[in-house]
Amino acid sequence: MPDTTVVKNALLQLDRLAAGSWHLFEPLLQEVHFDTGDYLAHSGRISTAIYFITSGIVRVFATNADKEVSLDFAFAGQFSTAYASFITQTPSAVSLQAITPVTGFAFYYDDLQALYRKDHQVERTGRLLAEYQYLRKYHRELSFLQYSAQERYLQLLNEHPQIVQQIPVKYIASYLGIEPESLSRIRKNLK
Amino acid sequence: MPDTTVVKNALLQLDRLAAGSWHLFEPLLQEVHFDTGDYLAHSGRISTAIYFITSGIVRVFATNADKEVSLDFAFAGQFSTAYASFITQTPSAVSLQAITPVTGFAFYYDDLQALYRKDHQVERTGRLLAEYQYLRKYHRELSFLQYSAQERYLQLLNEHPQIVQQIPVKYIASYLGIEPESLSRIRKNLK
DNA sequence: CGCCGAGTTGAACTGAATCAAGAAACGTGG
DNA sequence: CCACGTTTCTTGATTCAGTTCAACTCGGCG
Repeated sequence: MPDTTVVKNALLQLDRLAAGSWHLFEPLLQEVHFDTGDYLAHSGRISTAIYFITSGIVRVFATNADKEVSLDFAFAGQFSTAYASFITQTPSAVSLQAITPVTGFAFYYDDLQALYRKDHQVERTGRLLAEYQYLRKYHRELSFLQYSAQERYLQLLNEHPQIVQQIPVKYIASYLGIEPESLSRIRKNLK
Repeated sequence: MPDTTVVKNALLQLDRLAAGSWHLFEPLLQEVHFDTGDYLAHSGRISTAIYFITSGIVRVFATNADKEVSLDFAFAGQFSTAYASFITQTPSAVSLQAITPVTGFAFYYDDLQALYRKDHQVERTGRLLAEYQYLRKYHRELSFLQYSAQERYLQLLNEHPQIVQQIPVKYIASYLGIEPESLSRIRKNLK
């Protein structure tokens, strides 16, 4: 039996009252494993799972013509999903890919919806998760509107050092909305 | 007694099941009015209300050093709030300002939280509202990462024509992440 | 050992910012 | 309803941050 404690702790961090409904939630978790390069979600398809990562790194990205942009990264202890597709049940604009071997737990749309209906506390946890996802995007919006590329990089270094330390430069660059060459020059400038 | 039907319809659009809990929700609504230039929320202060706009236009913006950037606009029939501050109950990075005379309804943090606890269906509506707010920010993120200033303007023209038609150029420019001069040239180019 | 993708560096170019000035629109008071 | 001052929008000239294209280095892996 896999150890789901880490998932429980993550939910409690969203809402300490989540403990009361954990017994409903836990049986729905499916242990998953992905090799480097595997896709957890595909653009153009409807995403039916939210993943909780227990080891490895996942990248969320969108492809447009010949360009690819990174929107997010998930590490051990975090949730990762094509959230827009998951909540709307429409085809996703983004893909999720394991950039290292990844282990985690999946829970699925239909299960979660049933639980939302059944249990007020789970619904509450779902609301808090949605609010949390909102906050992440809101901070990014402020960052793009207010700061230069170099300032955004410094902010990233400060607030998400694990991204800078563990993710290839080309992905960090597109996450910041710039080209790898520009990020290389920014880093050189700061030394 | 003010006509709150428009608020009810907006909630039903989020979730048609919301009708069942409308009787809990309605008594909490407070009719509000703001003159042009009035603030509905101040940066640095904790935001305690969500507004539903019944007439007029609200602008959401952040000030940084001497620059001011617009994050959002709300028209009649829409909700408007310093959402990040509202859900975290921490000081807001953004302000809300009426850019025309505004009428609407307010409902307050404590009332809403009490209702979340009391009623599963309201909790559900709160989740759907949070998911909707997420989707708005996500689309904006994709827009910034994938498109040039001109493309973002064309997208705005296409998806939110009322913004282009009714909002001063200087605010639209900062919403797109560019200077008014640049937007002026983009528009000239397109003629 | 040689290949290959990732990262860096250089040079030329470009989209957007900045600074400055003029034109148009707007509100206010006479 | 017009005249005035103020703000907003536009246009032009210049500068600058970031892109593009190309060449070179480095480290991992067959």
